[in-house]
Amino acid sequence: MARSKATINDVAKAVGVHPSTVSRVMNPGTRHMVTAEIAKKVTEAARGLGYHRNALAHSLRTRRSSTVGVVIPDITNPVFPPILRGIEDTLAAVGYIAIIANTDGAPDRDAVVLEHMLARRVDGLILATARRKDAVVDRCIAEEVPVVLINRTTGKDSVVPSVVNDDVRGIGLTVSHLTGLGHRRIAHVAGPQDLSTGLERHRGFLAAMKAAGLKADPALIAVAGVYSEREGQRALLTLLDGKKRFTAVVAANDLLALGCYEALVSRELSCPRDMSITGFNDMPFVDKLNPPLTTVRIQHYEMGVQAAKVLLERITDPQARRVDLRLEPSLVVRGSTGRPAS
Amino acid sequence: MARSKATINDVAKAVGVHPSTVSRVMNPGTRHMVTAEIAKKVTEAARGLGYHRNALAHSLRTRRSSTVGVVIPDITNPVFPPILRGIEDTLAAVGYIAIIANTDGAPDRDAVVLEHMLARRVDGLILATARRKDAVVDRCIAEEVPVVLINRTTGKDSVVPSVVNDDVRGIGLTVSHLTGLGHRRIAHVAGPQDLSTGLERHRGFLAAMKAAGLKADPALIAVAGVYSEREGQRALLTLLDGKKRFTAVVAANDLLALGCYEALVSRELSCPRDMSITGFNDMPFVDKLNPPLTTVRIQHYEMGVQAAKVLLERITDPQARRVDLRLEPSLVVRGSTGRPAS
DNA sequence: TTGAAAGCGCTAACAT
DNA sequence: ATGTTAGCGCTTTCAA
Repeated sequence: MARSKATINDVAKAVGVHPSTVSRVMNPGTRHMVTAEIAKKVTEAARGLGYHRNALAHSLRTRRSSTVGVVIPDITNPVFPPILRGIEDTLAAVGYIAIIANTDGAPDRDAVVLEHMLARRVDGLILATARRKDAVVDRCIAEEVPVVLINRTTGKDSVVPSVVNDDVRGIGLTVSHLTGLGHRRIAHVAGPQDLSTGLERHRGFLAAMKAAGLKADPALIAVAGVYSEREGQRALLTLLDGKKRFTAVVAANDLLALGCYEALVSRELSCPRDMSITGFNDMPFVDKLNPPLTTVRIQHYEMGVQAAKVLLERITDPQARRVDLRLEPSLVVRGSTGRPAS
Repeated sequence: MARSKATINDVAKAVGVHPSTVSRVMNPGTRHMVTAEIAKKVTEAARGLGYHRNALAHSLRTRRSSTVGVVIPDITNPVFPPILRGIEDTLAAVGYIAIIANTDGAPDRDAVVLEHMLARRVDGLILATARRKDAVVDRCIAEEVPVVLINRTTGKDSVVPSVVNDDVRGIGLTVSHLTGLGHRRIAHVAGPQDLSTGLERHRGFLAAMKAAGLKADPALIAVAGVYSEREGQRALLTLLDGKKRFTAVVAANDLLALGCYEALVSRELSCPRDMSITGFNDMPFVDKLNPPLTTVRIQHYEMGVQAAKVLLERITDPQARRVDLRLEPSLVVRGSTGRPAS
């Protein structure tokens, strides 16, 4: 029964028409050029033979692969699945698919992956791996491949469209929340400063403190080298070992906040009694932590949706005006924040 | 500067040789057919022109797309990212890529997705969506597309290779652990019985109870319709409302176990003092729960690796003997299990 | 060892 | 409205 691979020619022969007629029928945009009667016969023959268009040949001929490349650091990082889902749902709706590559943040993997995607003639790329100075982005510009940056951006003067969370605002929400509870001495466990998220959240922290009429003491800021529980723990321990006292800590993401929990445990401090903690991202299950984590919720899925839309637009019209979407975050107040001990 | 799309012809012209010679150089398998000297000249010209092979044309000609389709229910379910990572790492090592589709377990989405993947001429498929009777699987067999089932299987008499966790053994570990702690009356919150995981874990529970010399009381088994926190909660509440008392509950997965936590809270019961609970999967962060969840760890990443390997083997040699890999689970004992209250 | 020619399956002028 | 023709970029016989 393995008639497996019926082609347009087989269908044409079966109906007794020319292959191009079949092509016209199979193609929504040209179907109107053909008699309804013949179209029906073709469609039926196609079904009968189990015909399915060879997307490879189609793409080769039309120079559109209906494929976009998505480059992320690591799919096991829980922020990415919802983003990817948003991307894939949006692409699938218009017959596009995504091919995904994990780079683990290694710039050399980056380059390899990019070449591979270019070889596959992706129509565009969504990059979640952008560093503030990024060779891959430059390469894409040179190759004139439509690109959208997601989650992170490169330098602010970029010509590349981006869809990111409003990190400055997000951190602002945590700081207002804490000052509202009465906190005055607030520490910050910052993320990597070579990533836009780490930098923006740091900036946002400084700005928010200033806006609240507080001074952000440099001695109360510790920078994590990577976003990890370990680094969060290390950072908070460093702060706790310092001379300055504080009653709350704003972590640059949930993983760092988790590390802060650990640090408190090892010092026999209780959260939120002795110390309030906030995270960023609202990862799955942080509502189940002990205590449940107060954190900033990001529109991950929506971020993916918007990025895909912007990219599709750019693919359709390369001249399209660049957009920089900044999605609105929201604060989710849970048990890890409370009034400071007087 | 947009020389964007150099072809094999451009390179040939630049060097003054025939396109087929360039092809031979670019292809590892045929490089030996050409003089080292010319090969070098070609390679240099190729680099100079920024040439990269058009994978589409290559695939069309060779009838190998070096692409495999991966069909999963939902990438935001935390068991899948590590599986996908295992698949992608393994495929990437041999120049293959994965295209992923989410079906949300909807059989009609299934069919659409499959056609789309066949149209893209995937060399093979990895299916994580198999129901016990599965039309997609049948279709693949008919189309003679290599397939591997992962995580779940269809009926046991399948002709399709599979890579799954040993669920019977996994549940056995939890039951032994509980009986070892002194539990005698153990309940089971079972998963959906139309999925192999739900069924196997249920069977495993019955077998393990029997092996321990205990009888599995039907009144102490509640079946969840889907794997969700809600259903877990509902199921345990049903059991708690029954007449039979019990001191421990074996949930068919972590999500269900989470629901059990909720159920206990609403009845003001304490875990593990009043009730021990076990999960299945060892999802991220269940070690941070209150109490940390005792659960069965599955080799997710390895599952992906093995599935990809089996599939690649089948692609290379369609006659390859069918294998059914059954990966070894392990028990992770944490705080949600303890001795029963006397 | 290299070149010539044909064709993978499809679509897009152009002709009828 | 349909057929003819050519070719997307590559590989692979076959010949030289």
